[in-house]
Amino acid sequence: MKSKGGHRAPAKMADIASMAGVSPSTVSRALAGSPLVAKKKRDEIMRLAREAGYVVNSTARNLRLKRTETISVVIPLAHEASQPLTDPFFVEMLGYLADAITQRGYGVLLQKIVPPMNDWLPNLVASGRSDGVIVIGQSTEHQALEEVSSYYRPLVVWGAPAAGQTYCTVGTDNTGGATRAVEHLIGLGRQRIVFFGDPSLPEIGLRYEGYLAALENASRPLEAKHIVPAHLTADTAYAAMSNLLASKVPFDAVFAASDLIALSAIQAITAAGLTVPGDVAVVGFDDISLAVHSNPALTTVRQDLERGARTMVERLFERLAGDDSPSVTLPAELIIRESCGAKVRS
Amino acid sequence: MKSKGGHRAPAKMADIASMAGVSPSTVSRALAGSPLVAKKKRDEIMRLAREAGYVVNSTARNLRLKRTETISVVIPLAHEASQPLTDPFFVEMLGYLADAITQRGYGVLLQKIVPPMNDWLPNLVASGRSDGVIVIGQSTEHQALEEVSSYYRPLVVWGAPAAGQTYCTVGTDNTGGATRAVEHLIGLGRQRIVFFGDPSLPEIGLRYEGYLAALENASRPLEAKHIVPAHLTADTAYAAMSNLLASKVPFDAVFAASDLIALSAIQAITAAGLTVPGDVAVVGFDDISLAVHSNPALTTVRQDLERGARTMVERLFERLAGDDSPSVTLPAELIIRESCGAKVRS
DNA sequence: GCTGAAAATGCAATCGTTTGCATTCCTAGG
DNA sequence: CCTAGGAATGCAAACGATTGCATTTTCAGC
Repeated sequence: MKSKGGHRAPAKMADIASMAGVSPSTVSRALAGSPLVAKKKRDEIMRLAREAGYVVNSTARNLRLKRTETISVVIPLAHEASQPLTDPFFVEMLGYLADAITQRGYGVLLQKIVPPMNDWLPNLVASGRSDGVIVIGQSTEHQALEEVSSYYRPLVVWGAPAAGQTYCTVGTDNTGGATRAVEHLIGLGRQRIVFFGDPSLPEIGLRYEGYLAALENASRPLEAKHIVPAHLTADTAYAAMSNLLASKVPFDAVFAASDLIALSAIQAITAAGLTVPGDVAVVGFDDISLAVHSNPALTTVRQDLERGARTMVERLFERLAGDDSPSVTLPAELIIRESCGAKVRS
Repeated sequence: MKSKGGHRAPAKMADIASMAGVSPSTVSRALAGSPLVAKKKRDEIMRLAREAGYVVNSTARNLRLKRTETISVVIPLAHEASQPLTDPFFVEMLGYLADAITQRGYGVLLQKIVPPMNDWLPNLVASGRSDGVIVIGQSTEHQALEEVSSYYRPLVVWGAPAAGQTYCTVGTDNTGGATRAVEHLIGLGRQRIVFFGDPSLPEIGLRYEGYLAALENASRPLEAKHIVPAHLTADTAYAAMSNLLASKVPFDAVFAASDLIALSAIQAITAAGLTVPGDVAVVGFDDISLAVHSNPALTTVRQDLERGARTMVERLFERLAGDDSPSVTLPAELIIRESCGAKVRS
């Protein structure tokens, strides 16, 4: 059915101006609450505008003012095989970011970046669609971030600070959190602890370092460490864990680089006829909301996403105001639940 | 630390024009691939633009073309007491919507609406920040939707179609899904089935009708039905279920209006010393990704959010193109897991 | 009633594109 | 060599707001 052509054109400022018998300049000033226009006339104009349902056209306003009152939130999905935005970590972070940004009266422009990721960041910046950019996770894009940050300040990235990096990151104490998690497993008497994740990603790399540190502190033989380069999707993690199990490499604990792959690991382990935490203890990272509901409930390293999101937005607005705020690392907290079990009897 | 004033101003079209020794008009046409400008010059201009990292300023472009290539996705949170966007249903839907919209080359402008919700929709529409609006859930906003839809066509709402409604909805067969869920409980021998939710919201109202229909089909005495007006947050649902348990009203099954409150109900029931599904069977609605991981895994009525999101976006673009597409109802599917148990021995 | 300064208003330029129309540049045909 | 015609290009006017500056209005003080 074709539309009957409803689409009434929205009023423009000039319309209100002629209704009020003044110039557009005066309407503009009145709506901005400028004391330049007499209070009486100002109120009159505001009333007229409200009654006419007039709202300033923000495209025109943005063009004139050279700002958009919009922040781009970017989710780079280099490693996700599938398109959909399903990773609960992203999605929870997005929610908190939306809150923090909305609170400041800004809009949130959501950007999902999938391979091939060519020039997405410079293009996004140059397009002028937003006043600032928040990137959730470095993914494989460290180089791109580095280049753009050399000339574009209002850019804040969730992730890990790397040596000599110029862009601003906000992130959790990955190394410390990982160390505590692995030390906990060691304290429980676990002997052979697998690191499950791909350390080539910046954040995961730090978690891996924390893992190594814990093993060394405990004078554990280094041969007891294992890396499984598994990208962060549920499917690939399941497959990788199944392979590991099939390979008969002995292990009695898994430190997974994210909750998502920890849960997949648990499924794979259970499917192989082993029990968690009986045969294999599992610890994750993130504390996504699903973690507490899983079966068994997941022991994990908690990242405070709400605080992280708030911090990123604070940093971004500081940078919009001209400050060159530095990177931040937030504390991580070990949350002990069921999936790592109690102390193993020796 | 104050910025050292990096902020290089992005190139504008006139810059490229003078570099190429032509007028801005020609650059504009060249970048648009217009055959009006000779292929050779066109390629030259494109090369120049690429090398200079030039990207068309979309604010200016949007103003001139009177469109934004952006879709607003609105999440009305009338019932959420807390600010954060935590409800997994919204968040999953948002992910799928973002995919479908991005695929068409449009941007996603995220809007969270919290009380007091005055004139948010007409204002959003009049602000011209987006070419169309998708609202996730009617919440309490039926009236506002109805009013705006009389003059603004590109509006699609997730939810339930109401009698005489003029705006376009996409939603699940709430009544049918609910009927099947309750019939399943009845078939399992459950005697007193509580409806857990607030039927005054449009979608929940339809689920309640389905619940009634199932009871009547089974010639169940109507006294066996119970409504608990619980809004859709985890906390209030927990409290409401605890109250119900404390009141000693006898029941052996709960049909919850959403998975979120179903999970809260399970927690409350368990906390009261009863078992699920032993003492009380629980069925939810939505099939959020958490449902399969909960303990016990939740039996629920599945809404196909991916398909729903795709359909909403299709409808919206039809409307942008001038078609006046009607509302759609998608099928619901009963997913049987553990929380409703096996047949009760009589 | 006049003067002058303060208060209120309007003019017009500007933000960076796109595009209808006018103009210029070719080139082929005579 | 001239001209008609098409191809290529540029001019200038939008799009809808904001704001520096000039101008008008107002009104106190004499």
